Amino acid sequence: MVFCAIDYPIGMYDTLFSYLEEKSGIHIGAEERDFIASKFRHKHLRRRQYFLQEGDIARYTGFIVRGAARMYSVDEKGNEHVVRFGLENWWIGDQESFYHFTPSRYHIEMVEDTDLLLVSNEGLQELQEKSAAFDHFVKMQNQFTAAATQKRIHAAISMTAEERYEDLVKTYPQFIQRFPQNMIASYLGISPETLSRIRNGARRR
Amino acid sequence: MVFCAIDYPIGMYDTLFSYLEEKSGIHIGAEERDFIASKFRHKHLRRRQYFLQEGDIARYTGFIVRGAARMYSVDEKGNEHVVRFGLENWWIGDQESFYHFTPSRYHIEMVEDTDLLLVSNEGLQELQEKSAAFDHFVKMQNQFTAAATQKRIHAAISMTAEERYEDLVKTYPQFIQRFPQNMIASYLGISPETLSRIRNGARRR
DNA sequence: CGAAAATTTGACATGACTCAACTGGAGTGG
DNA sequence: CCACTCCAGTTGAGTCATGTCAAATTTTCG
Repeated sequence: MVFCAIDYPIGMYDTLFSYLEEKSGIHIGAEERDFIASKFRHKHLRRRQYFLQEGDIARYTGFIVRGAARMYSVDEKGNEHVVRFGLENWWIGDQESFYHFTPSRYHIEMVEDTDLLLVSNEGLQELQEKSAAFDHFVKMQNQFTAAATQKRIHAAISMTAEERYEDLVKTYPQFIQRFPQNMIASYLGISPETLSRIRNGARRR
Repeated sequence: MVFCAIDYPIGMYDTLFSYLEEKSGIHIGAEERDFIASKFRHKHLRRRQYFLQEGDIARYTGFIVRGAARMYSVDEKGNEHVVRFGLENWWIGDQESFYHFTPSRYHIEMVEDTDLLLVSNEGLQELQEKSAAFDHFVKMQNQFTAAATQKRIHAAISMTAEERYEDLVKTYPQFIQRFPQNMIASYLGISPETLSRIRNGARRR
């Protein structure tokens, strides 16, 4: 018999808490845990299901407990361009739409069956105001993201397709394992054919 | 007679304050102003002078009161790649080095004579802890930056050189006016020759 | 198993780069 | 004030990387 008012598997939130503690470097007590958990809600999405579609307003930002997702845009010619990937312990969502309540330019689709913890804009604000650990965590997160995107810009403007691929293999080997090759190509900004040739050329050497 | 312990032209800080008020949407009182000002120090740099060089640790982040700067990296072949530009009311600095105390991979050079307001890592932390306006402002700033860099990544991987140039002209016309063409080319990730051809081709149409 | 999607391969087209030569200003020193 | 240099920008020619289109092959998944 269990005194648990919340109808979700405990493991889901444990993933979030250990992640928060690790990233913020601050221990989170039982009470704070309850508070944090109360601001999130659980959502399960299957492969191919969408968390967000172009034109939607991103009401929630999601923490990925298990699974994989991609965020992409579609240009006038109908080509898809992967802007970000998301895996376990990553956040996924269109920040711009989420913070400014504007229609999103992006789609977010699950690439595997995925468990998400969702938090609304108001929820996130409350969390930052009332939980020092959470506030600190969000700041760290933003710094990390800023550094990573800066690096990606640098890669995009200064490296050849092959160099970019090698760099991705080194930096995010998980991506290569979890996402199909055409999505990797799109993420790198090259055609699937070119990526195929790069991989085969590289193998031979 | 004036009770002013600080030996700087008032105008410098006024630029910062009106910027902070506008961005944070919060009014800043006299006392808070003094506190904020006390955490910054003024620095003037001439055209061609450096704010940061590769290998340095970025002890300060700078707010540009007047002037223009570029942040760039140098690859193994000795080619320069402009990662960011900075103009009035922009912040300039290597965030990664600034927050993690790691040697920077970038150079920051003034493109015009420039007035900067510098703040250290500790100074910034104090400001965020003690000034609600400042804290809110930094958060807004990070969101804005994240959205902008995301957009730039998208541009780099999905658009042709010409489209990227047209996009830049629309989004940041100031850049075209204030930075020489070879730096613009570097920012766009194309050769100066290609940019020259794009411009002349476009003019003809 | 069978349909649909992903990947590979080939042939060809093209955008962008490199190298080199030329042009035109901006700055400098005689 | 002119001659000279230096650097940014332009232009041309040739090359290379990458894209496009089409077909063949393999993998995935219902």
